[in-house]
Amino acid sequence: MGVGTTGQGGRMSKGSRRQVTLEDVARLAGVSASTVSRSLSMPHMVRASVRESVLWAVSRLGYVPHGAARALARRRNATIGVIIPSLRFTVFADLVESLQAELGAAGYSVLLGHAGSDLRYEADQATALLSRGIDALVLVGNAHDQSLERMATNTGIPVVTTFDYRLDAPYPCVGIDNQAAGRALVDHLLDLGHTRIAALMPDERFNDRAARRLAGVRGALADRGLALHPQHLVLGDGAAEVGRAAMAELLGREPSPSAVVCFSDLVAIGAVVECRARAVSVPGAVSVAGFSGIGLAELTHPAITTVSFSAVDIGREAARLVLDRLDGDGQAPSVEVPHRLEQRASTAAPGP
Amino acid sequence: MGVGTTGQGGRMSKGSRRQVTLEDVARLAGVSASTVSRSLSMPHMVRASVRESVLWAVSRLGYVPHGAARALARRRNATIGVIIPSLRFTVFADLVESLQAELGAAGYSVLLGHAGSDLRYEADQATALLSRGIDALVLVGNAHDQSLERMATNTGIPVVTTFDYRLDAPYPCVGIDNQAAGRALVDHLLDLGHTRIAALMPDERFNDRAARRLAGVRGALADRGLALHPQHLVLGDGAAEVGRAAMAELLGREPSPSAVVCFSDLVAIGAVVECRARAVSVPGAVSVAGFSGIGLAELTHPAITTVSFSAVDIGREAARLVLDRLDGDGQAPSVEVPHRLEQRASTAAPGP
DNA sequence: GTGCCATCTGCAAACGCTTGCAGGTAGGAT
DNA sequence: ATCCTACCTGCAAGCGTTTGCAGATGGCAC
Repeated sequence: MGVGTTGQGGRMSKGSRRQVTLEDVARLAGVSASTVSRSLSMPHMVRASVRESVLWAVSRLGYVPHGAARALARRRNATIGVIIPSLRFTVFADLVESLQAELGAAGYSVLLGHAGSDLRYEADQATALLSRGIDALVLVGNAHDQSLERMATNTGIPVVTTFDYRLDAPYPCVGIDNQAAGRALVDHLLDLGHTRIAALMPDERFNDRAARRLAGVRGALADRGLALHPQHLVLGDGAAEVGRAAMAELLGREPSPSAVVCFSDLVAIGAVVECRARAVSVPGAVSVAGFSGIGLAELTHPAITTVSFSAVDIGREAARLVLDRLDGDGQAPSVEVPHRLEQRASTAAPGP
Repeated sequence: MGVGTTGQGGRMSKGSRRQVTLEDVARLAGVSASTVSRSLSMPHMVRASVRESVLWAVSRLGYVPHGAARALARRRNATIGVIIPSLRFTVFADLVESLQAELGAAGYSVLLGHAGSDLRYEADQATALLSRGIDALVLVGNAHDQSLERMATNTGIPVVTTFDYRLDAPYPCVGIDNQAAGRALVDHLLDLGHTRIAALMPDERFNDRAARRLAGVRGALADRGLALHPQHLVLGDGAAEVGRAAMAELLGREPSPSAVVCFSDLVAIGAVVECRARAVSVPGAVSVAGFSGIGLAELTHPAITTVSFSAVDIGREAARLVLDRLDGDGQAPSVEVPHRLEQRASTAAPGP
């Protein structure tokens, strides 16, 4: 490129004008590059008058520090990697937004990766982020690909996991007790008198939160001498359309359930919609419960019983943990975020 | 630091084991650093046998390239900045996810910033991303703070805007024609026979998409000799709860509207919920229309009439534009993403 | 006027990777 | 056997900042 005759030695193509460097600012301000650097990141180390003229030069030139160079010299990227299954799920969007706010306030940026529900793909994303340069990694759940774990220990960067709190977690984590939450939901239904309880959930092999919830569901049933009928377990990921389809499937099965727990509110909403479409009364003919407590679950008709918790809180606490590992003493413990059963209109005692 | 007596010269604190470098790999593979570098990024330039032993050394050492160093040397970050109002809005989450997928496939990562609805804050985020090192910037809408625009031209990085297509856009853009969309929605209501039409929308001063839609609304009304009654304009940002509140407000006003257009589907959902709570029939007593075509709008009862478009398409096209500016010939033109009026059950001819 | 101290400032060496250039090697043609 | 030509590989010079160290500067006490 650049065969032109334009002198000056300057590039012309594609807006790649040479970037303004510390050196340029230094020259204009009549000081050395080190002084400029210090004026910007350790202001107290330079005399006020000098600092002032440096600042003037900076703004005159529109100088913007070069992040990569800074990261290289400082051996710190000021960037946190966050890998989530998908932004389409409100809870993860909330997590990211919350993380971003907290970390941003502490001077860190968020580099985002999407993993779908495939641990293998998650590991790939992690590699990408790692080689892009991150100081810490935030993940969802406690089940991860071996290669990811190895990478994490190799590079020695802190990892924090979210949404699943458990004592034996491999990394510091912040989340809810999914097992207890699953149990609470089913206990509620059992207390209402249900015995034929079904579950609409993601494949537990790819989703350790779902696995824990399912364990809670089974546990609660077992405690009353009941069990989850094989016909009562329908797999499906967290979209409303999926909830509809899964509910349709379920309604055609024998024995027919009197209550359905969904591991996501959107799925529950879809399930309710399907019921209405088939003139199956909720909660008259079948009770439906959701999970996560997204705002919408409260507005539907009927309002949906759910286990609610705050993804925003999870994000905030996760950010705290990350910052503790990075700038603190690294001792901050995992935190359990509370969940609460929200009894609403979509669940009731089973009909006769 | 490190006053300890542990030999080896190795650091011990906080997992900051010295990072494995190209040099280390080179030594183990018995070649020079350049060869390792080339083996990894220009494989065809190195003999297969050599490459193989390099790769072996790489995996043995668990070498991960240092992004900052690479970015510094290459003068390219392989990172794209994306600033959106908030992830809480489905459309923006879809945008980000789509962008991330497309850009990721091309080897770029996404650095995320949230701007709320404040242009000033957006500019701050842009500064942060810029100094973190990005090769291009994706924004929402075509109205931005002057300082942001100055920064963009100064640094010369490509900017692509989304969600608002217009011929006079300052940067290449991809989005819908918001004015036409607003007009289409109101024309639909006018065709049904409505004359008292209200709008629930964000403050147009902070949201140029809303401003354009409003222009469309006013235009459509004017064409039929009508106008938006001042009492019929209620401000409120895009959450369902806000829609409820705004609808409550609106129902108390005189003259009472016979139809309400909401500039977001969630707001429309909230509005419908509020109507039900007050036993105001939709569409019997009042028609309600939404905007964006999120999946949920189809599942509510009644299903909500809306102008739908694909945020995923916008993301994909925006990614194309970015890549064109970065790796292509930079000639790819702005693209208008189509919108479509989805007539559903929430709108009907006004009652007597 | 001299000497000492406290503050500031500049020098230069990293940080880890890329890449133009030149040298080396091996294989084929003569 | 010799020379030429590809094809590989290594050297070393950056890329823009940070930061330990030492030198410079100025103020103050004597």
